[in-house]
Parts: sequence; structure tokens; C-alpha cells
Amino acid sequence: MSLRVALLGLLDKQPGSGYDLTRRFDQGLRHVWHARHSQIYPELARMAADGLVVADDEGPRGRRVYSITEAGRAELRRWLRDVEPQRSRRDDGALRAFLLPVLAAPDAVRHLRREEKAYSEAVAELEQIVARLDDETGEADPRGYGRLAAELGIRQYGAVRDWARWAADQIDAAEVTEGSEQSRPGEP
Amino acid sequence: MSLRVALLGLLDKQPGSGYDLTRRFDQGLRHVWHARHSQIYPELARMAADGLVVADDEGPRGRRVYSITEAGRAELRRWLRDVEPQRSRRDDGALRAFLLPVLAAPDAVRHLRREEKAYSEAVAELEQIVARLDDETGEADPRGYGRLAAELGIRQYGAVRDWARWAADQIDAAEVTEGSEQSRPGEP
DNA sequence: CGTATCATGTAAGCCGTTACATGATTGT
DNA sequence: ACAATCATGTAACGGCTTACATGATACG
Repeated sequence: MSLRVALLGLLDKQPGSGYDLTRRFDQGLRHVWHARHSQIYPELARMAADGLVVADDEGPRGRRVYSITEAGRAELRRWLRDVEPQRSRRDDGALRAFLLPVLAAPDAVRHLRREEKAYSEAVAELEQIVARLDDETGEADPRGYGRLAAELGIRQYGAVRDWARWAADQIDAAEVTEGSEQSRPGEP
Repeated sequence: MSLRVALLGLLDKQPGSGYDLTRRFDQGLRHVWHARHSQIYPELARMAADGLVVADDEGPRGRRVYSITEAGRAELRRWLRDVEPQRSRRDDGALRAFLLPVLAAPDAVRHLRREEKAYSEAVAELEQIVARLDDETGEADPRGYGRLAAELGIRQYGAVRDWARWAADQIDAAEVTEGSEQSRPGEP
């Protein structure tokens, strides 16, 4: 039901068509939730059937703009307040971290350096988003829509970036002090 | 294909039955990847058909112990080296962060304090795992199986915990200085 | 003798991806 | 005229959850 709630959140800010919402997922919500138009269109139809949103009459080119209803807003608040957050993980990056020891040290380090770079860039991107947000809302309003989520992203991505650097350095250091002795699957 | 790779990683450490692997997911891999027996049994059968694992003859009570093959180990390394990590997010916690402004300040703060507590506990749990790992391997070997992943978890969860505290404090502070003026959806 | 745990499976259904498919409008 | 972008859908398939289903062994 998270897609549904994400759509309600976006529509609560501003009405929009399936097309609009698809783009908003690609932009502001990219670091939070991901969805394609092929999932969004049918879900909006179901939400309309359930009375959580209403559709305008068709606009320019078959364009149909949805707005959130009172029932939709109630459902959104209910989910946030009463539904237990799902904390069970399924994290590609963490799985790779877990499995990394099966790689020879140089391959492992290469992977980690690439991760460090990717997450550095993600942090930079989110910092730009925050800067833009602070600019629009005039002086850092921490309760602005998306502001809290962006801050969370910066901290999470930053943590991964720092971890990747730390891990790569650890492995490099071990390599040097142990000389050409052993490195794991390479068989010394 | 991540479930497949996770299973290969576990079997690379030690052979085991579907039942064993289900428990190992619940224990060591809980913070990394999650899977039920209903998913694991058929996947092991498919992996055996593909030659990535082999099954012993049936043991005590229909128990069938799987071991990784050379092809399995090759597939594991190939995935780690050559498959592009999937970084697109779908994160319940981040979605809640994004939507949080729709809640009245007291509800938002209550949610954040609960998150802070939950993630504090997760960090403590992982720190215990690391302590146990360091104990077994005798003096911190950062390349041990699961050691890197545990360290990553500690940092990620720690980041979320710190964020939750920060966010709750921000909202509390804004509440106090603005008096009973406004809080968002409560209509002043 | 009954309960807990070990042990394995299958089926229905939801959520999400990839790919297929179509057509209107705007700008060059 | 043609391309880009706007705009909406559907179908097949894969991954995962929930629920159903069965039976063996150990322990008290």
C-alpha cells in the first residue's frame, strides 16, 4: 500500500495527472520511492474507485488531473499514525557488503571505491535539493515537505560513503602489512 | 537474482538444508536480506537444476543438505564483480519522512521518537554481533564474513537514529518558539 | 500421549518490471 | 513533414507474502 500512500502525499501537495506524478517520482521522490507509469495509472484508477482521489474531466490530450479527497487525506494520516513501519531490510548494497569476502582484495577494493564515489554524488545531489528547498521556503524550514526526507538521505548516503572509504582503507592496509602472503580466494 | 546470490553466499560458508538457511536468514542476514522458507525451498531446487548447488541424499527426516559447487562459486563472484549494484530506493522509513509534514507536530514527534528508539536498539544488536565476531576471529579482522556488513549496518542505522533525534528536536523547538500559533494541518 | 520443533512443500494473490501499443500536440 | 514530448494504457512475467498442508522426531 506504500505506492498508494506516496501518491496521496504528492496529490496532497498539488493535484496532477498520472503523467505529472510519474515525473514527480523521477524527480523529488527518486531517493525515497520508485514507480513507473505502468504501475501509477492503474493504481490511480483504483484509488478513484475507492474514493481517495477524484479525476477532472479530460483535458487537452486525454489528460486527466486527479485531486485528493478528504477520505484520501484521512487515509494518508491514518497510514502515518497507525500502520507499523516496515523495517525488514532487503538491501542490495548490504548484501554485497556481506558477500564481499569472497572476492580477492583488489576486486573488493575496486568495488568499494566505486560505491564511495556513487554515494558521494548522491549526497551532493541531495544537498543541492536542500539548498533549493531552503531558497524557496526562505531560510531553512525543517518542516517543509521533502526537507526532512532529504536530510535523512544525506545522512544515510553519507554513512554508506564513509563506510565504503573505511572498508577500502582497511583492506588496503591489511594487504600491505601482510605482504603477498594471502588475500582469500586467490590461494597464496 | 539476489536471493539466489544470498543463498550461494551462505552455502559458501557452510553447507545446509533449506531449513538451516531459513534460520540463517532470520539470524545473521536479518539486517541485510529477508526471505521465507516458501521462497527458499523452490529456489534451492532451481539452483540444483542449474548446477549451482548439489543436494545430499535425504538425511534423518527428509532433510536434504545442499552444498555449493564450483559453478556456484563462479556465479557468486561474477555477480559481485560484474553486476551493476541496484541503488534505486524503495524505503518505507524515507517515505514516512517525506510525508511527515501532513501530521500535526505532536504526532510527528511521537513517530520520530519511536523511530529513534527502534534504530538505537538495532545498532546495539549489531554491535553485539560485531563483538561476537571479533571474539571468534580473535582480534578484529575487518575482512571476516559479515563483519563489513555489520559495520555498514551500524553506521546506516546510527545515521537514521541521529536523524530521528535531530528531526524531533527541530519540530519541538519550532513548536515552543511559535507558541500555539500554528502547527500545520490542525488549523490554528 | 501430546506438544514443540524439525523439515518440506504448494497455491493464490499482490506488487513491480519490462515490453508492447496507441494517439495527440508542439515546435522546427 | 518530422521529431520530441505529452499522455494513457495493457500483458506477461518474476519476486515475495500469506496461507494452506503434511509428516517425522524428540522430549516431557
